[in-house]
Amino acid sequence: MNTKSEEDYLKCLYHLQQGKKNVSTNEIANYLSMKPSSVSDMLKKLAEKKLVNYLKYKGSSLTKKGELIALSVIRKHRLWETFLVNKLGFSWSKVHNIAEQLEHVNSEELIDKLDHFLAYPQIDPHGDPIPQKNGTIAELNQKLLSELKRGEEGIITGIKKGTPSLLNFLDMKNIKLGDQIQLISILEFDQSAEVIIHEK
Amino acid sequence: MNTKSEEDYLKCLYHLQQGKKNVSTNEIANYLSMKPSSVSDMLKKLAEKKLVNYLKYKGSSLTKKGELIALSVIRKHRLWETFLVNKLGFSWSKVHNIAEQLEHVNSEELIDKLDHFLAYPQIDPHGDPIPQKNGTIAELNQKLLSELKRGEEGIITGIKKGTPSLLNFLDMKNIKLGDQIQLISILEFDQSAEVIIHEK
DNA sequence: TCTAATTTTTAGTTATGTCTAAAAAATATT
DNA sequence: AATATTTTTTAGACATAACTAAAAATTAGA
Repeated sequence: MNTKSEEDYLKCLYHLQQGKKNVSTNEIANYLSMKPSSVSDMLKKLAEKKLVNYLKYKGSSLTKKGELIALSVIRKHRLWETFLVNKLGFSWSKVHNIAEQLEHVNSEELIDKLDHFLAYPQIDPHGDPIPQKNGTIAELNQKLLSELKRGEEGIITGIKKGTPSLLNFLDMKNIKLGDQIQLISILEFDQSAEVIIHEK
Repeated sequence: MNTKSEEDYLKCLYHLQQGKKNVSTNEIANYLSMKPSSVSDMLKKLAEKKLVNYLKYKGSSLTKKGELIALSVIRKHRLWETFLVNKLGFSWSKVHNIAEQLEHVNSEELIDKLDHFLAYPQIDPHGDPIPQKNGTIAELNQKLLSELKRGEEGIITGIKKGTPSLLNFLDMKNIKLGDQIQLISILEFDQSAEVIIHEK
């Protein structure tokens, strides 16, 4: 078994690795709010366990084995978030911290039964895909709002950077996943976007 | 906040303290499968935090503050067990270890919402009372099977010593909480009891 | 009551996972 | 290409929570 700390590193590496070959020690330290020296230590340890490829001064990446563990932690995180929102009635803006704790609870049978109870959901309340038990994960056909052309419209399927204040703002405006959105214009001076949602 | 380890000690103390004034260091060590020296250290620490009354060589007991924390951990444990059995379909014999992990997840709102979701249950799947948010806990009118007289009957409301093998045995025989039980006789040679359940 | 046995505590060690400060390597600048 | 800057690693320290071994206090027995 892996410690909570190890799981946090693997998950972090998974998120930072998207699209690149290697992740730098500083990036990890920054993401986890830790000092680079602590990260070096842990990378060495994870490399010994064959969970990351680590070349001194050259950055690191997940091994296949490490990636599978990262995916299983992300799976647990997103299933618990789905439970918190769909069953307990939490607003999506509040579930992250709780899911950060629940994702480290260790019981395969628990996750299997939770998955069944939730009717095998494919995406979590933030619109992110839930990895399957075998580690496969759906690549969604998502575009950024900033990639839309004037007048184009789409369906909100996820929030790129889900800061608490942004999620709260969206909650307050009653903007949810599945809502239709149309881009009116992007204002030059601050790059903010004017959009139509709920006809407004 | 308290660490998982501290919470385990407080919970242990609560369970061992029933009916007595003080719990000995050895008892705690035995219950938690730890060495007495480790227990001494932790008791000193908990005493500093005003969670236990600790007199060197004289044993220890929970303070009011410590008792409230113990009860909140027990509340979480029993609510999660209820969830695992009633919602996820676990058998009562398998939920203990998982609940041992879930009980340390820290979020008051989570427990409030879970309590609501479960429709404010009063007893858990093993028949033990669930402490309320304010720390009150129902004293049940329970008798031990060995306290019954020949021919007397009652309803099973709990299992005193829920070892995994016993719980499995009861599962196999399809014996559940709420079942009616009648004592036929207690065999002299091994103190085992003959009973009638489901007319058998 | 005095010694023997038991219980409990203290002292010192270990592993985990963080930190700071300094050294070493890699990268950027002139 | 040589030096300056940045990044990363190493070395050593600290807190937590366990351990072993030895000392001290308590309890039991003769």
